Amino acid sequence: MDVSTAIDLLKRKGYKYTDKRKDMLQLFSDEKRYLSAKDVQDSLKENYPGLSFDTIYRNLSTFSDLDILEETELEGEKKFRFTCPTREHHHHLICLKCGKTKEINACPMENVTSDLSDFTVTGHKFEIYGVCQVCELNVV
Amino acid sequence: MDVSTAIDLLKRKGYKYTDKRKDMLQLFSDEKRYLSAKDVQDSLKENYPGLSFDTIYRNLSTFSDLDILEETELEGEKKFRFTCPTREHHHHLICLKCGKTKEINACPMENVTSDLSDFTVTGHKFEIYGVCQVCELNVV
DNA sequence: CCATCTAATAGTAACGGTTACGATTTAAAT
DNA sequence: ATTTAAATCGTAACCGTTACTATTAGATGG
Repeated sequence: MDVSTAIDLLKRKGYKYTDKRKDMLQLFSDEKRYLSAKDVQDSLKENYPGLSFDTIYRNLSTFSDLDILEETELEGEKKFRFTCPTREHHHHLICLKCGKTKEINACPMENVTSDLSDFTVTGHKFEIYGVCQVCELNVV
Repeated sequence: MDVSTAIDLLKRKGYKYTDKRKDMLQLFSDEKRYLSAKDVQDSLKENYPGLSFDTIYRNLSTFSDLDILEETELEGEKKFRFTCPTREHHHHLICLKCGKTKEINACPMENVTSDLSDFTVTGHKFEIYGVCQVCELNVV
């Protein structure tokens, strides 16, 4: 997934091209880490001082629906990142300070031997949390 | 962990005995599943019509700090359950409708072969989500 | 048993992240 | 250029959670 692919996909699905959408996508493409709605607002406020949360959340939600972004929830806040190049199912090691991620090879579902048959399984979540080296040094 | 052990622990830590605390603990002991603050309010509102969220959240947080309750966050909402009898580290299969859980044997961290050394790992989360048989039948 | 001290609580306001709404603007099709 | 529907802004509403003040109520020690 890259910015122009994402824009093509949007167009194909009937969404319009706007500079704000392009710049949001470019931001995620550049950062390659989990960002919050607030992060997006902060990053784009120079070019779009009045950018509203309605716009941000609506676009984030659209992008996520189209699998342009991956979504998770950390510490009560929604976070989004550009969909990883690895097309296959994968999990993440996540820096809780900056949202930087590292892909984890294994999926734990493969090793589950417990009987799950009395539930209809709809999904799972496996995330490892930590602090990356850069954030470790930048003690606040 | 049971109600009287929990109450002893509270006393030992300098917390006072109140009927509200006992009844909250009894609720979790009876239900053995993930409950939200709202669930607690609903369950106790007959006996304590004016039970305030301040009280509920403060007690939930205290119980969680003392490992009387296990805590997680599902769909943007904090959920608590009585600490499982299994003292060891474990994970859960969780019904997203009623909070019922089933313990999962394996911890995925044991099978991670990726190099994690460029992060200081502080924690991880592995949860399997689904719908239990009872909720599957009680279609709303 | 009472006085005292401190924790616990109710009622309610504040808070932070998210969603929703009406009016307006704008992309893009004709 | 005109038209139409999507996108956006500004803002209010919403929801779960936290915080504040005044009041109530366990616990302790005389």
